[in-house]
Parts: sequence; C-alpha cells; structure tokens
Amino acid sequence: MRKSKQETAHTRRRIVETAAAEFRRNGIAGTGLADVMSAAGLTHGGFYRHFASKEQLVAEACTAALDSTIDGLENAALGAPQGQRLRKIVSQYLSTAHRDEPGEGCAVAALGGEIARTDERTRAAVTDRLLKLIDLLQRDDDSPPAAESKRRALVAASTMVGALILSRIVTDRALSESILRHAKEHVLGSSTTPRES
Amino acid sequence: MRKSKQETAHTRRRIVETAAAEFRRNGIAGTGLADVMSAAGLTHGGFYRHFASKEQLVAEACTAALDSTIDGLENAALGAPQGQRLRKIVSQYLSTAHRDEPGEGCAVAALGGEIARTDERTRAAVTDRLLKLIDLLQRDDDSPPAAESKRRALVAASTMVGALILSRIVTDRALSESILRHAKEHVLGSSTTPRES
DNA sequence: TGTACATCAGTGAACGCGCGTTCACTGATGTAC
DNA sequence: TGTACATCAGTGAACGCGCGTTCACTGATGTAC
Repeated sequence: MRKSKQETAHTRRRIVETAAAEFRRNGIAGTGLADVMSAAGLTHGGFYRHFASKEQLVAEACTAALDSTIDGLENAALGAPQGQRLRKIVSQYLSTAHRDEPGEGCAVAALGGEIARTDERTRAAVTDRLLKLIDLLQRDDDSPPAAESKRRALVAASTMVGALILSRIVTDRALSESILRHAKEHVLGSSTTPRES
Repeated sequence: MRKSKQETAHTRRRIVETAAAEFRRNGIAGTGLADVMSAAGLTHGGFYRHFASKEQLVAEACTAALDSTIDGLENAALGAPQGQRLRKIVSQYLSTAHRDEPGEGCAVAALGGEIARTDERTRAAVTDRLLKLIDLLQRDDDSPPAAESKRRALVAASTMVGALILSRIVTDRALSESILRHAKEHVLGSSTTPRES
C-alpha cells in the first residue's frame, strides 16, 4: 500500500486543502479529523503519517486558506486597470458570493474567534498573512503618504472583515446586502466613482 | 431537594450568564454543558430541568451577552457629556480591556463565525441586538440626515467588530494596539467630518 | 543490471475520554382539603 | 389552620456516540548490493 513520494506529497496537500474548506464551513472545533480525511477520500487512520496532531493541521490549513484568499484577490486586481484595482479587491471581498461561500472564503472572517483562541504559532502565521492582505490593500491606494495609507489599509481590513461577518449573521436579507454595500462604498471612499456591482 | 420558584429562576439566570461567559471565552463548540453547569456550581444532570437543549441555551446566552454589552455601552454614554457620548462608546468597545476580556465582551466579536452557523432563531435574536447596537451608535451621531447616519453606524459597527477580532488574533502587540487606535480614530473622525456623494 | 530487503502510506479496529442527553432517586416546596 | 400528598430542582450514574490518537497489518515503493 505504500505510495510514491510524489503521491504522498499530493495527498498531504489534498488533506490540508480539504481541511481548510471544512474548517471554514463548520468551524475548527466543529470539524473532526475523520470528517476531513473522508472528505479527502481517505480513512482517518492514515492522518498521523502526515501530521503530528490536529493542531498542526489547523495551523497549516489556516495559512493555506489565507494564502489562497490573498492569491484570489491579487489575481482579481491584476485583471483590472491600474486605477480600478482597489475597487476590484474590495468588491470581490464584500460580494454576496463571498458571503455565501465561507468554505472558499476568508479564514479570518469565518474563523476569527477560533483563531484568536489558538496557539501563538498559528496566530503568528495568520498575522503574517494579515499583513500581506493589508499590503495588498495599500498597494493600490493612491493617497500619497505611506503612513497615512497604511492606517487606511488597517482600517479597511477591519471594516471588510467585520462587514462580512455581520452580513453572514444577519437574518434580514436586505440588511445583509446593505451592510456589504455600505462597507464597500465607505472603504472605497465616496470621492471616487460611486456605483458598480 | 426541590427549590423555591424564586431560587429556581435565580439558578436559571445564573446558568445563562455563566454560559454567556464560557461560550465567549472558549467558543460554543468548545464549551460543554458540564463545564457550564459546574462553573455555575451545579452538576450537569440538572441542566434539562431548565432548558430543552444546548441549542436553546446558546440562543439565550448569546442574546444575554449582547444585551449586557449594549447595556454597558449605553451606561458609558450616559456618564459622558452630550457631545462626547459616541467617543465614549467607541473608546470602550475598542479598548485593550475589551480585547483582553472576551468573556465579558461583545459576543459578535468573540463568536461571530459560530453564530453565523447557528439556527435562524438565534441569528434573528442576534440581528435584533445588532440593530440596537447600530441604533446606539446612531443616536449620538450629530450628522443631520437619518439615512446617512444609519449608513455610517452600519459601517462603524463593521469596523469596530472587525478591528476587535483582528486585534485579538495578531501576535504583534504594537500592531494590535494600532489596529484599535486607528479604527477608533477613523470611526470618530469620519463621523464628525461628514462627506458623502 | 537484477534481486533482496527495509521503509512507510494507507487501512481498519481499537483506546480512553468527554460529549449531549436520559433517568431513577432525594427531599424540600407547593397545593388541596 | 394544619396535614397529606403531588410536584419538581438538583444529584449522580448511565446511555450511545464521536472525538483525537494509537497500533498491527498490508503491500507497493525505495534502496543497498
């Protein structure tokens, strides 16, 4: 039953990615290792050939999830003209599609409270990705002083994470959508062109 | 061992309040009923004399937690002069004390992701309290048009919840504090300096 | 190069443990007369 | 009013179940000669 090194590496990656989705969908404490393994097409006994503990999987799954979210936002920005990049990023993050698919979305929004309770190593890795996200928000902001634009990006990240979480909790559909819309308009600033999907 | 009606009501309230704190400290899925009951000074067997299920306790604990947070913010506002009330509310919410004591703080910030995954009834009750919080942020905002100030309050709530969550995740102490500080300055600044399309 | 053996990815059963929930029991409270 | 009985809050043990983790086993892969 032994698998080739290539297959082993591929399986490991598949477990991490499956876990990243399941954790975001059902929470870390709400997801069992057997759930993850069977969703990855394996039996749960094999888990410890790849990871030392659930804790290790949590750390890797959280960083993998955030890397993929940042990648997605970066790619969206690259596909837009220079002046429209920040708008593209914020629109994608604060979209109803993102709200409705937590399993493929931002891990901080889906798991924020749980991540705040994990060990320091996981939180340090998440902090690193958070800084990358803030950098991304800053990169396409054309306000001149760097300190000012960093401040803005920090606040923008807070508003985006908070709005997505609130939009997922709220049972009133119209309210949920107005949270997303107003957060987006606010982050982009009413000075720039209003209106866009 | 039967207790008087008054004692029974008191015990029930104690269980709800203990649960509200434990859930915010360790997460809903991370807190067992036995944990809650023993923290309330009881054995776990008696739980079902008061509640039909854990789900029911979760609903009551979440609303109780939010009610107490709103009460605390309202009282802080009442102790401040007219023009300083919003500042008082935002400062208290975005304080390091709030960041460091999730068990006594905002349930949306501590449990946002988990609440988003609970049943509709709980989320409806939380939505109701969220609207009260938004109302509170709006009440002491002196910008004239009601629609505009509602929009602002919605965004302020998002920023506050997001900033508190991020400040709890981040391992860099200075970064954690600058998230809180900049979010606070931004929320208060954009309220006293109105600009809109 | 081919062969013999060690390695180890994955299986499936099992471990102790804590979960939410149930239940027989207790004795003080509440109620009917 | 006092007395007899029904109610039920709380206890402590038990239920089945799923959790994270371990382990003997398998057989294909990797390696040493």
